[in-house]
Amino acid sequence: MDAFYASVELLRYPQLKGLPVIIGGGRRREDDALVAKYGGRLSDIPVEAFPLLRDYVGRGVITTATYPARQFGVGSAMGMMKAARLCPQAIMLPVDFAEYRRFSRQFKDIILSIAPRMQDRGVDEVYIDFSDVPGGQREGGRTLARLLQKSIFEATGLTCSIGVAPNKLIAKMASEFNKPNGISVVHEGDLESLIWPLACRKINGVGPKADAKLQLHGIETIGQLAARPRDWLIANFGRSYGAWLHDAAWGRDDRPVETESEPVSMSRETTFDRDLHAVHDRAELGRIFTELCVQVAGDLRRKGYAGRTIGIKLRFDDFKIATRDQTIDFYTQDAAEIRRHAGLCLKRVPLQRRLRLLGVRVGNLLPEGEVEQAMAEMRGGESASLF
DNA sequence: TCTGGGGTCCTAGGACCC
DNA sequence: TCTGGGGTCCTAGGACCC
Repeated sequence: MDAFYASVELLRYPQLKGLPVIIGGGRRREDDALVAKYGGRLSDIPVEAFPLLRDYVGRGVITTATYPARQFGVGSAMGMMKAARLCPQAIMLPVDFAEYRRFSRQFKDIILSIAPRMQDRGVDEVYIDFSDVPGGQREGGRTLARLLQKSIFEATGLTCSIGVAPNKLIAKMASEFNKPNGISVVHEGDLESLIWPLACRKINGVGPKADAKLQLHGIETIGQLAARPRDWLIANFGRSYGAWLHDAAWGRDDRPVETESEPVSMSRETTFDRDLHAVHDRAELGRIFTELCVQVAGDLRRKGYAGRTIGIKLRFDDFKIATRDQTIDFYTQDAAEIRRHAGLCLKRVPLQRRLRLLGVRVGNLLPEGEVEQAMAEMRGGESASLF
């Protein structure tokens, strides 16, 4: 989906179309009061009533920027303070995940009704298997891509960009070629002309660390990566990652489109308004800690899961991260139980530095309905192995 | 450039078991 | 007495993604 969060916001506030808008940070505006003041509809709120990025003080990053804002160099994951320097006049809206999830559900349902083999990749992205969709091969997939775009736009008013290719790796890169509202079809034979000129960083799975290391070896483009012998990549990047890099550069990827998956963990974390000290801010920290446990427990219960690995995550004022976890011998979704074990985890971390972030995680998840059987197997494990 | 929140997967060492 | 080989699970950290 193109600039998904921002595009959803523009549906509510069409008066902001064409303006630089960023999503992130800040509290929710008092829409009700503004609506009452300006005549009853969100779309009646005048542009001048929206807060500007230049007036923002606080922590946080941009989650999404509209295309007009991107022209100023503002992009996702950028710190708010830097963004404010680049584009102080940008209008700033707070994130509203509930609303984005609603639209996410909507566009995915439309895709599923047309092409049922779909893999979720977060709120705003999916992989779709065209193979068995009637007409899915017409014009190399372009016809179906157009139908998907049209259906999604008619139902939601949102645009998306689609890459069609023989596998997920190439399709993902292709989807970036023609944004926004674009389609690009990449065939096997286009590897050299369309993929090899791209920077290695464009490969989904090559992040900042791997890219920096590749550059140290003089490897900038995917073509240069493809030119390195497989053995050389394995020697320098490890057996697994090296081989994967080689395959990726040659456009090889045989991962199927996974239509279902079970969650592995659920977590809640929060960055404080100011750095907190374990002793000095004990009460506040304790309150937040308990609240996070209550939230995770709520998530587990709502989604019908229980877990047996409970862990915490700390980010210190120097941005170093520490994690601790503990696996218990039963499955839980209970806030007090989670709080107790998370508390024991916390005791194992040295707490000299101030804390910036605290998180609580429950892993080793199982659907509620399978817990009983799993427990029975755990108890009966030894005697069963005798046979 | 003072840098969110929710995830997944991988690695590597150690405990433990057969 | 100084010594095996295979396997699983747990823990901590880190890379990466949306």
